[in-house]
Amino acid sequence: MTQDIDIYDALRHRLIANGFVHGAKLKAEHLRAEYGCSASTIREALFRLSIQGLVTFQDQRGFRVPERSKGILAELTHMRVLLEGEGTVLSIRNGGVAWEARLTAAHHQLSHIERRIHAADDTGAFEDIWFDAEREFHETLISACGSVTLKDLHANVYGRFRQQLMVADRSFGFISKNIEHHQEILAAALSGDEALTRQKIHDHLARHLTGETLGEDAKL
Amino acid sequence: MTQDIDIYDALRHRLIANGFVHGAKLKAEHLRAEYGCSASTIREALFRLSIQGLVTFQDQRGFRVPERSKGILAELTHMRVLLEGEGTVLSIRNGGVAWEARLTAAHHQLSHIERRIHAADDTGAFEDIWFDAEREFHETLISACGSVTLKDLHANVYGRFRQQLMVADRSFGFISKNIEHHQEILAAALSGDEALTRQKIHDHLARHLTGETLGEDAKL
DNA sequence: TTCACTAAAAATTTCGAGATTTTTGTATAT
DNA sequence: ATATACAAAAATCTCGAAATTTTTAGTGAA
Repeated sequence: MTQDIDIYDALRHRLIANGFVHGAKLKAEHLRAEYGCSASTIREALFRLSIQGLVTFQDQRGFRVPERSKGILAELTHMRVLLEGEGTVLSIRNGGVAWEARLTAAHHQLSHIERRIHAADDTGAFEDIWFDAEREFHETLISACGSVTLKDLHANVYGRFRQQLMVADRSFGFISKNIEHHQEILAAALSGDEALTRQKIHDHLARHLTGETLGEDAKL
Repeated sequence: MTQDIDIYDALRHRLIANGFVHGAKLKAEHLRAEYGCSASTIREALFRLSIQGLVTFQDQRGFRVPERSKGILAELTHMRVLLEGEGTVLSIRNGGVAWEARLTAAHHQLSHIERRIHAADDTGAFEDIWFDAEREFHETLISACGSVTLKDLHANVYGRFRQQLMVADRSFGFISKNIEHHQEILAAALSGDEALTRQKIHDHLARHLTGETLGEDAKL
């Protein structure tokens, strides 16, 4: 296994887990020491991450951690509603029983975790597995849409959306409503009601749609 | 000016102008000789192009020119309909007179070129300026949507769409219909009729939607 | 033939040093 | 004080060689 894969994954995880200051420059020469490799290798990893949209690149001025703001989160949410709505509707039409089975399974897994979180005192340990299960559910929604392009765009948007989530959002205060939301999305999708499914996906994400252009971090 | 910018632009133009075999590997060591620089510089340029989606990158197996197929073109068209429809509707709501003026100007420019092409015998010389004018018109449509994210996604999709166009599509046999289409999109947008605008954008792009992979696109 | 294994070739990736560009800091003039 | 110009520092980008990995070609066994 290449060392670069490790560095790519390490940087990726840190970027999504908000282990960098938002808007900060990512200087290859500095990160080099921290990760024990050459600056070029860091540079490579950063290019790959910028393909995923997790870092931004500008000619002659290097890489940066994307800014975080309510406005950006709202924009990404808007794109999620658009892409997940479209992808799910197409999955309803093309997915057949196999897709319904996969979706039901993904929901079962997610709802199991969400109920455990709902009952737990310390939610910190669930963070990673919940994120994975939630991602799996939403990816399964669009998995039978028949468009690689749509799925790729969604993966990009979803990753950046995740990156924008505030720490406050990770305390699972919303989990009770989320259990309902996911249940309703599943039911709507299985019923074949396209308009209702779009609506439920929108409602699920709606709390992120109320963005001003500037967030809590007042940057420069 | 850096040499890399030249190489980036050169490769970009060649990729969009279909100067490579689709699906072919892009080997830095080979392109190096052709462009008179080191393999690393080529590699850099290819990473930047993969951010734009104009080349694909896979770990440990380098870069490739995206495959070309009716199915991929249909998928990209579908995304254009979705993103341009949404962006234009938002522009109608938020753009105001300034946006209407910019859109009218962009359309005037485009329609001037299209009428010249329609009248001309040799259309080859118009290719580049038409592509630029058409891009400008469609970017102006969504320019007042208020979402950087939407515009970035659209730029990515639009570039790949352009890359997918067959040479046959460049003989401007469609130009007569296109003049009408653009006129109708403009009129619908200026009238403020959101549903009609979406419809006209869809109709304009519909001839690319007949791929084998994807069925009818999902309607709101 | 077909499959598995190995060796050689070719391609990708890493590396650090040097070249270029941007950024920062300081002095000077308005 | 604000702005401009210049020099120093720091960062980005380029390069070619070396290390690693993948791909190709060839050999032998079932």
